[in-house]
Amino acid sequence: MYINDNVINKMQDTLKIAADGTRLKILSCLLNELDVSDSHPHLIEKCVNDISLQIGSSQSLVSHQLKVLKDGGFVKARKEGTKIYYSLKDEHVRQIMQITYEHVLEDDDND
Amino acid sequence: MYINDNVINKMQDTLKIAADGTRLKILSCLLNELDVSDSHPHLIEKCVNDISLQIGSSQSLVSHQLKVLKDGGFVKARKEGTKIYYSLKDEHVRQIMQITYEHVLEDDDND
DNA sequence: TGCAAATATGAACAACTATTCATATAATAT
DNA sequence: ATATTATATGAATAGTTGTTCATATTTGCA
Repeated sequence: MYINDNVINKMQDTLKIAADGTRLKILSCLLNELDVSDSHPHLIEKCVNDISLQIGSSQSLVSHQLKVLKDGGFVKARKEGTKIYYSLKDEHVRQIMQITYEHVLEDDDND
Repeated sequence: MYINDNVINKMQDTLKIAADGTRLKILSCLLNELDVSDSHPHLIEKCVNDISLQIGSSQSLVSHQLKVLKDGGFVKARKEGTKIYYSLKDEHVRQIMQITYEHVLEDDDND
């Protein structure tokens, strides 16, 4: 892992995208209902309105944040009629959330 | 991975701490010089001034950010005379950086 | 063409935060 | 005691960003 300033900046940008409650809810919403014991988990696709309802945030906010997630390479979109289905883009997103999740659980023990 | 609002907030806090260039430099500075092929990597300890010099940021800034990292459970401190040696606290920090690193490298291929 | 549903967008504001500067504290040695 | 080294702290500021509100765009359908 050789880290120069350019890499630091990109890592910062990537982590900034993940470091937001609304975006984390969107991501967890898109990775829920996955069978973690399945070694080839199938893709969860949800449209903007579904996500909005499930996480309890406004349509506008969800749309704004989905754009951030999409520009950052966290999710991808598929158009079908008037709806646009979003899903997680790659495995790294899952991994970042998984490890962060484990980290906060471990901290609970020390509180 | 059951994620409620309380967990989301803690994940947000954790990721926010990582999502900063100066703090990433400090962390990478503390995990450099590790032999990645070593299954039991030894601890790297560095004092504030060393870190300040190595990453090219002021002593004050490094001290401020080390406090953030310490409060967030990313690093720990050991006092020895007038110097205070900082080191990475747990393996999750390494993992978050490793996966984020891989994520930004993968994105380079798509640019 | 007109209407409804789904999503995106732009402006505006409030809240947060990274950095700098000056200063304070703590430990050590002379 | 005084000086020096190492680190921490507090205030102030400038830049960033999450959210809301209003509105625009796009698609499908009667």
